[in-house]
Amino acid sequence: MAQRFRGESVHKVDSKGRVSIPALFRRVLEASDPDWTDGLSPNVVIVYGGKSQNYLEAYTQEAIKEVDEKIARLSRGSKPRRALEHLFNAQSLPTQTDDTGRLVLPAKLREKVGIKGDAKFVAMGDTFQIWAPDAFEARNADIEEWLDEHGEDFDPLELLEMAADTVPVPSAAE
Amino acid sequence: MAQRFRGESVHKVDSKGRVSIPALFRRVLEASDPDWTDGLSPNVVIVYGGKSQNYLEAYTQEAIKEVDEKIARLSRGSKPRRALEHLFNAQSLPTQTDDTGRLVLPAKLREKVGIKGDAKFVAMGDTFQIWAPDAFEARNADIEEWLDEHGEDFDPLELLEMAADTVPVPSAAE
DNA sequence: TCAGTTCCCGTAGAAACCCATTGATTACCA
DNA sequence: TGGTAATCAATGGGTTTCTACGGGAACTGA
Repeated sequence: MAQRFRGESVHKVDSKGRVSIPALFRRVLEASDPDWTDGLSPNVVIVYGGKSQNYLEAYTQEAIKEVDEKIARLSRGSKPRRALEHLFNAQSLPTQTDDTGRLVLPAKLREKVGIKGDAKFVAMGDTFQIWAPDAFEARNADIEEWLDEHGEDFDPLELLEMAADTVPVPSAAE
Repeated sequence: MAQRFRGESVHKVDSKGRVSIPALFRRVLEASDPDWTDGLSPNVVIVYGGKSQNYLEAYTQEAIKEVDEKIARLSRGSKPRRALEHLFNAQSLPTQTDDTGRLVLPAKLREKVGIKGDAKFVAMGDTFQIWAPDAFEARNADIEEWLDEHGEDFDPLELLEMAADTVPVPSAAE
């Protein structure tokens, strides 16, 4: 995994559905697109998912390739494979930024996730998410609450240690 | 595999059985047809299959070539080979788009899969499917239901991790 | 002859492209 | 070291191009 997305910010969505991508995110998209060279617009895949998903998830070329390869390893016709193919191949939109670094979100997608005048960009490692600001607040409150349940003096860093205990999957000869 | 199909959309089918192919799909068809050059109409193979198949599956030139080659590796006269030959050679229709990027679906095919006024196009990696919208909804409900069975806050991404654990299939000398 | 094709042409709306403005940040320079 | 220029990010708007779609006329093959 090359560069990672980091940070969050809010941008205006104009009447044509155009939104500026945070400049830092653009750099990552460019670096993660093998076809990209200076002056071009990097490719992005926007996954909008099924009924219950109320945000958009943007994948770099590298990230979506990794997903594709994982899907390809599942046996053809199996339930998990079909579900994932549907989610990532069908319920997604391949696109690229324009020359000023904006994405165009079609009306359909904006309606699906409730984006009106503003869109919230949130980094998620090798992808980033696009939310309607109020929907994000709600989800966020959810997480804070979950953290609170762990008690007063719980340090989130403990979660990191949990991750370290997990048996690492032997990477498939990369 | 060159370019992959991605996305889904619904298009009108007119009285002559003509349907516009999503523009993005056209680009993939063109890129995957070795005979195609600018200005020409790319070739497609529509597999309609047996009784139980209620959708059409469209193959690029590259994709159908791959299928043909796999079939050719099976021993002549064997049951599996005969079945596959029947499915892909007999129950299929080689065709191409017209100059405005439409396919013509003969009345027979439309009746077989129940397509009336609209057709739903769904990307499936190196092929795409054409459904009657209501039939697709039914199939789709099936998948969503299956996902729901995994419990409230199941994240489909966990399925991807299942894929990662799978022993990678040694790719057939590609 | 007559249904099903194929070819040609026409069009509204959407999407892509090009250009312009503002404000913030950084580079430069005497 | 204060001032000015250059740069870039975020945003807005107009214009052209393309897509999706419809209809008529010619064609074709049993």
